[in-house]
Amino acid sequence: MAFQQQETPGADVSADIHTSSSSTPELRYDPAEIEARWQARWAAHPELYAAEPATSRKPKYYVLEMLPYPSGQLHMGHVRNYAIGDALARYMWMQGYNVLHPMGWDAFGLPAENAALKNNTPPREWTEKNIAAMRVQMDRLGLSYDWATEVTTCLPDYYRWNQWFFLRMYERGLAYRKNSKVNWCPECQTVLANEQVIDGYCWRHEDTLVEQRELEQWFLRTTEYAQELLDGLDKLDGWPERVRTMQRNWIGRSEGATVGFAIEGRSDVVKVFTTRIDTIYGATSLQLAPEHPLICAFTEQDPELAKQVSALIDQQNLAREANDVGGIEKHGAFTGHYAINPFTQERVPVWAANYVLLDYGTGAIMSVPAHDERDYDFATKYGLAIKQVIREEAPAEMPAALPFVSEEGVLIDSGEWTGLSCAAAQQKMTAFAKSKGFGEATITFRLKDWGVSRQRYWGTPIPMLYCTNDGIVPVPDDQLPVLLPENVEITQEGGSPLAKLPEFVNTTCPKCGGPARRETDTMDTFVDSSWYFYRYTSAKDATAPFDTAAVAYWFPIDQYIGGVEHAILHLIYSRFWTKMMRDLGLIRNDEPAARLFTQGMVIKNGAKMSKSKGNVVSPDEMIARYGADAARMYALFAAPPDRDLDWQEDGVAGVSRFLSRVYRFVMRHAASARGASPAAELSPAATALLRKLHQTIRKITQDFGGRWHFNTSIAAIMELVNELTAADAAIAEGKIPPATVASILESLILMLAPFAPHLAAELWEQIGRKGGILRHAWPKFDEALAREDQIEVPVQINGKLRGLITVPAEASREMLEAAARADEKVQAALAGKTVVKVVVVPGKLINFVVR
RNA sequence: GCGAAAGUGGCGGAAUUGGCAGACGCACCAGACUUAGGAUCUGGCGGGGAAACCCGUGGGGGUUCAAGUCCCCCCUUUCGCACCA
Repeated sequence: MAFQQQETPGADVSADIHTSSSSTPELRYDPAEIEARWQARWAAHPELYAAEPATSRKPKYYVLEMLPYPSGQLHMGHVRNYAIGDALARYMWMQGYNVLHPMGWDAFGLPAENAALKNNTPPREWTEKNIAAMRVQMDRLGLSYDWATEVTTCLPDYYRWNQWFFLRMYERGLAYRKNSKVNWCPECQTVLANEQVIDGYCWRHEDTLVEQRELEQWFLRTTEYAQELLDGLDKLDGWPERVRTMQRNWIGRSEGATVGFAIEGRSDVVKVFTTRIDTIYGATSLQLAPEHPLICAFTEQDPELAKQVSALIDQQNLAREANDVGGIEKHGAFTGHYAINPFTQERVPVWAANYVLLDYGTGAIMSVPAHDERDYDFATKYGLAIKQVIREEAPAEMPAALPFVSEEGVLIDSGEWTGLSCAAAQQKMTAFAKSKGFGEATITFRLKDWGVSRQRYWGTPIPMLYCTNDGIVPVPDDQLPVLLPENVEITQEGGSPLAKLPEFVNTTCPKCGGPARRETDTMDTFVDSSWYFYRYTSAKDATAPFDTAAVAYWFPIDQYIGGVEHAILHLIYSRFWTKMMRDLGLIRNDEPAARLFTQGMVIKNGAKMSKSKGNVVSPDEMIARYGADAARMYALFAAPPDRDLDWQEDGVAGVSRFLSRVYRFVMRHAASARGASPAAELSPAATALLRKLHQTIRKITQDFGGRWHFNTSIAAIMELVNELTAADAAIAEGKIPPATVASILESLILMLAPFAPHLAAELWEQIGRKGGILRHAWPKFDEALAREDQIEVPVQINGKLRGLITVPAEASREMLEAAARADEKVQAALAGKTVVKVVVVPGKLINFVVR
């Protein structure tokens, strides 16, 4: 098979480069020339970066970087992301793995429509142009993607499977339709995703407040998997703790009980959710969300109340728009109605309150001012009763001021439950409520179902029909894909243009053959990115979303790399999608990615690079000035990959200088290395160089396997090169055997390969290596060669450095102490003092404790 | 308010287990060289001091022969979440 060959075919290196004799002036490192030449060679041999099929016996390694939105321009965040992934992929190839390293395009989304409006270009044309431009940029970076598996989410080949999955979910009740509130930008005339609402304002119109609108929407039942999504986090130990915590908070599991309060004089029962049923004897009012159905019923009969409640709703909306729901000033309105506490039979007033959320729990709470800070604030403000029902076991410790929120107490004034601990009371009172039929144990999640309808054009059509006879009817599988019509006029009026296309909207019902209308909403683009990485394993499959055998081989993803900004949305949706597909019987893995790495942001002048701040650095410009190798290597060198990176152009220049030094050094000695024969005996200078070499190999190998601190890996290579160039004259004079030089050059170039692939490929040939470097084995380090025989050991007196002694690495405690005492400086410092204690740590230090 | 991460020279950052603080790079300074190049090479570069030495990892305490690293308290920054009942 083509991709298994070791030779790099099509070698056509221009001859003028390495035929220059040593008398000619020193060659200059010309990254533009080298990189263009190698990129052309790689482009001619795409099989170099192709994975072997899933039948391969080799251990597999799936390295994945998050796919970009084709905006038309790579930014430095991309460069950093891809530099990390590319280094890893190349390293794993060199370690002998079968590597899958794919790339694709998250190609649906609003920017294409905006661009269409602005430039009068069809979204597809704009998107395709951008993909082409970014592809060129990626190639100029020398990234090792297997383009045969490219996935573009806006192609019918791909999005038809979005529709297919949607139908499968519909069949299982995982996709459903309901009325719901959505973000609406009056300027765009469209629904916005939550992430497109920035501090209450539209992301496109910075001074347009987003409104809430009620619309019929399609939802995916992510809550079905809430518990599993939560439990799964415990097993994802290859994910950053930070991301796991964020997801746990987002899922927001809360254990408690629902309790029904009957409304006096009516047949209604208000259900409240509480985590503290043990405090129910202290409940002195009910607080309902202003949009609670019961409040709506009350306001219909009470215009004065309606006015007050509508003010509460306004306050909530304002707070939501200002993105400060937490900071809202508490207000409420007494409804004039009372409810009966099912435990005490007491009458409690029913209020509407602006701090109660309709969409969490039951949208209603029992207010226990003595034991909840919020309820306390509210009760004091409106003069509601405060009744304490829990006492701490050590009453002396009890704070004088309410609220007293502890859960470490005993119930008081709570009827038959008095004297129980809070924990015991919670259990027993819940059981009691259940036995009496007015309550039950409830687990509430903050996670909500995923609203996937978008009133936009550039997305996957939702494959549903509305028939006057049959109601909601799914599009049959054999009619997929429901193609997104093209040549559509996109206007400022907003809403989906699909609704204005009779030829799209009007169709026939597959059930009754009568007239039916198509759903004109499209799917959220997060649907596209929820499973794209499965498609990479069999991107051209026309009969299924992916080949299950290929997925079984490649999954889970061994290493997923991307920005932490996707910690919640994309990474929860993907996990949900994986579990859903598993339950369809398509895959066996429970989680998409075994390991996740979240890289830091790219910063310039103290702020995240962004157009609005005007501190964007263009990758093209960096490549033009310093070369792709320098730009990539700088992205890895300037900071550990998980931390924010401060982009400093002088730093790129520094890396470029380093690569230039490597180039010139290797070129100076390439000729002699080419004809080298093994050396009989090594000089001390040669041994020292070999030692440094093996220490460097060890360090970088460990960095790849461990902390991924490529900044120190690259620093180690720089140290090695510093030692090598210092030995330049010795090498030229033949004091270092050519065979040693050859093996040092070889390892040096191999170590550079993951970070500076163009230069490494070039130098690899320059030292006479014929086979491609990409699949050449990573150098092995020899512990014996890496070991120092003489080491410098610090000598301290009372913990302060007073001298350095050079001793054999294996020196015993006695030898160390003797050597230390023999040292002039130490002797001087010890003179006239009494040594109370000597601490000797072999290989580390000696410390004399003196008086 | 809650949670997480971080705070080290002029700057980016080193210092897996407590053991020479400042690797590597940038900037800067001095010198060499000249095929004046976005050069290159050599040396210097935490602060104070002539030196011996002293002081230095956000601040204050502590443990230890020894603390950037461990413990306690506090400050600052960044990022999440935020009336979640």
